[in-house]
Amino acid sequence: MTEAPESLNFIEQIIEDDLKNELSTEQLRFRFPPEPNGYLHIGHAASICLNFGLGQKYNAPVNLRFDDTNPDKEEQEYVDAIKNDIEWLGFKWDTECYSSDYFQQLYDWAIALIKNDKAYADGQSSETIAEQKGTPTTPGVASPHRNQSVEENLEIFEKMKNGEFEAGRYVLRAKIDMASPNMLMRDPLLYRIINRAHHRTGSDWCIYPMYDWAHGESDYIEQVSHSLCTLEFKSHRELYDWFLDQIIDPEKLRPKQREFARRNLSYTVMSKRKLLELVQSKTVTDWDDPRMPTISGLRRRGYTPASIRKFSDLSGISKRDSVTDVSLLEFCIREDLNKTATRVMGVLDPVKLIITNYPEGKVEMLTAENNPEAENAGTHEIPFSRELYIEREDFKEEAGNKFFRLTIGNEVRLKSAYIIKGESVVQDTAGNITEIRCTCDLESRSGSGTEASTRKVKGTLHWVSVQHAIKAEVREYDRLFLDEAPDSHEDKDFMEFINPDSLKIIKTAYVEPFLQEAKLGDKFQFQRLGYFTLDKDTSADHLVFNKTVGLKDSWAKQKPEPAKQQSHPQNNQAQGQRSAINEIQKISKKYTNLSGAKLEAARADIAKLAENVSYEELEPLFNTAAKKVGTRIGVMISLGVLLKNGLERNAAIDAFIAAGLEDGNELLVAEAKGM
RNA sequence: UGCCCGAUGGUGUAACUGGCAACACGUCUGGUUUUGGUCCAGAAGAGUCUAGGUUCGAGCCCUAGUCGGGCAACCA
Repeated sequence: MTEAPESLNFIEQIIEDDLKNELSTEQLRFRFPPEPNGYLHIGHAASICLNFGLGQKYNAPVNLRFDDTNPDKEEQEYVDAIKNDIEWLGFKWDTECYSSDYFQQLYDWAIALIKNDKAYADGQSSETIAEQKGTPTTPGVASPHRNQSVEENLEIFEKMKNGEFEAGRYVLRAKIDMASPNMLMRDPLLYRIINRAHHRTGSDWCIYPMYDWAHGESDYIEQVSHSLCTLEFKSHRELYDWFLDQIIDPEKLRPKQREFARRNLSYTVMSKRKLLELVQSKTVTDWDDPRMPTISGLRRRGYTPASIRKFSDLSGISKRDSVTDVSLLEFCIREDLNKTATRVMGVLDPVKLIITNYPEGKVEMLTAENNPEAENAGTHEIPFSRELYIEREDFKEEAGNKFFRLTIGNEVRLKSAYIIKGESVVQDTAGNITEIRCTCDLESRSGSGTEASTRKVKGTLHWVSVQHAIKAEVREYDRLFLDEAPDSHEDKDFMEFINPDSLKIIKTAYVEPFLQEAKLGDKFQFQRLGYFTLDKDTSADHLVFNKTVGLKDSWAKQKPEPAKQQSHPQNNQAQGQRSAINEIQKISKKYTNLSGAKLEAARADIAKLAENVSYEELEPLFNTAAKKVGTRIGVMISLGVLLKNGLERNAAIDAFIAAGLEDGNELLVAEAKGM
């Protein structure tokens, strides 16, 4: 099983390397360190799956540590939500920790720093301190407090802790290097005064440690071996290490910070600030709005933990910024739900269908498979009668033979029921179809085993019986933004790209009676439509379904009508309008792989295309690298055509031909000789 | 202007650490199918940002450049 050389991501590489050197497997420990100031989103899922996945892979503990050092922003509500989301994703943490648990230890270490003349209290305003920091290209200047005596620093810090100052009066700073090229090393803040109750420590403290001071030391206290964070913390690593140097006991494990790229998803935003803006501006209903990329939003939308884990797995881990296409997420949820969701029928845009030769008043209970993908999923019954609802879109009076659905005079199958044939329509005064009349082949009932029942017909429709149907509300969602990367535009605010049609509410859809029993969290496939889940807004007499994702629909692509925004319009265009010179380059690339007739054909194609190429287009390609022989040959052939058509020789041309004659490739030499 | 990252098909990642650029999604074609789904078979699409260099051999190593990202919160 371990036969195939499994490929490791760069984090796993680092761990493997450490394991080969000084570290033992037992020492491995990870942590997921959220700040409880917002809800978790799909980007966090990457970090969660990475850390907890590593824990599972190496059988190592993973702590859940709340980075709660700023009582201005953090709340218990978020702590609870975060824990809930992680558990829902299917992960178990070893110890639930809080940075605030270490406030005393952090304070004691700060005292030690002061005593070692490595920290000082600064009484300047935040503006002054910022000014003194300098800029990335100019060094900072020292604070006048930088060389205060240890005693004075100790005294001020003591008073800070005792609440003798108003907020902002003093800060404690590390004494490092005001000229460092790394701005973070220019005497960073360790503590600030915040007169506000903390969600866990209450009013015990009025000084709170900054992230950099708290984070690495918390890792050290917990003996975390690998502290993994996102790339924007890369430059914090130097400070992380400096702080560790000040307090480390060489007998103990030294945590290592490593950084990976955060994950972006197309057509959405991922920062907590922006998600909060969506909530506060009422663009969405709440953090768990099914359009939100939050874990809670995805859950409500109908995503499963397995699908999100799979998505993280497939997305991989790296150090370059990227935007993963939502289509991958959608693939993951379809794949999971296809195997597990119960098949049912529901009609979202109903039109009445009357089966004229089916007895009035008769009701048959038909049998429907719960899931053709799962052997033992069983069946359930569906009532069938003379009057049904079908999808308005599934009928056209007349259509071409690419239309597999119901038309006048054509036969289709009603899923799990009979084969019917369209006969006529009833219209209202405005010409809208109010009723479709059809006849049914009474011998063709599904599963009856008759010859008629196994007849092949081109299409199959879903339906519900009018008198048995249950009304339900259905909510369909589309991407929240119209732009692939809404927050990547310098000149435009992400809110400008909001998709006005991201929510479509269908007040009265009709679903089969089986769904009366649906429970919160149940997953269904409404056949031919997509995957749906019951929403929490459901009440006893009012079912509400969220559409998780539609089925893949290759029919929708056939229809020219929906001018839906294409994912990569500019690229498609570029490919569509490939110029002759580009075409030549493309053919040339693989020229040296060809032989015989294919080679001849390629040469002829290039020569033909060259008729439409100007010298101005061709000349830059004379510089093509020697190793790209194919391209040079293509250029040589094209040049031959241009010369034949009367192009005058010049120095650049002569040099290119001469270089061709010198080349090691026979084909190129032959072309050059022919000049 | 300084420092630090990064660059491989449309997208996201691989390439056993210098040896025929692979996988997944997406796209297209055909087959199966009582879901225009699933499943099956196949195809197209990348000389690995550019230019040099080292090497028998470079996506990988070296040099220079280009482009993209990050860094000057009493946020994390």
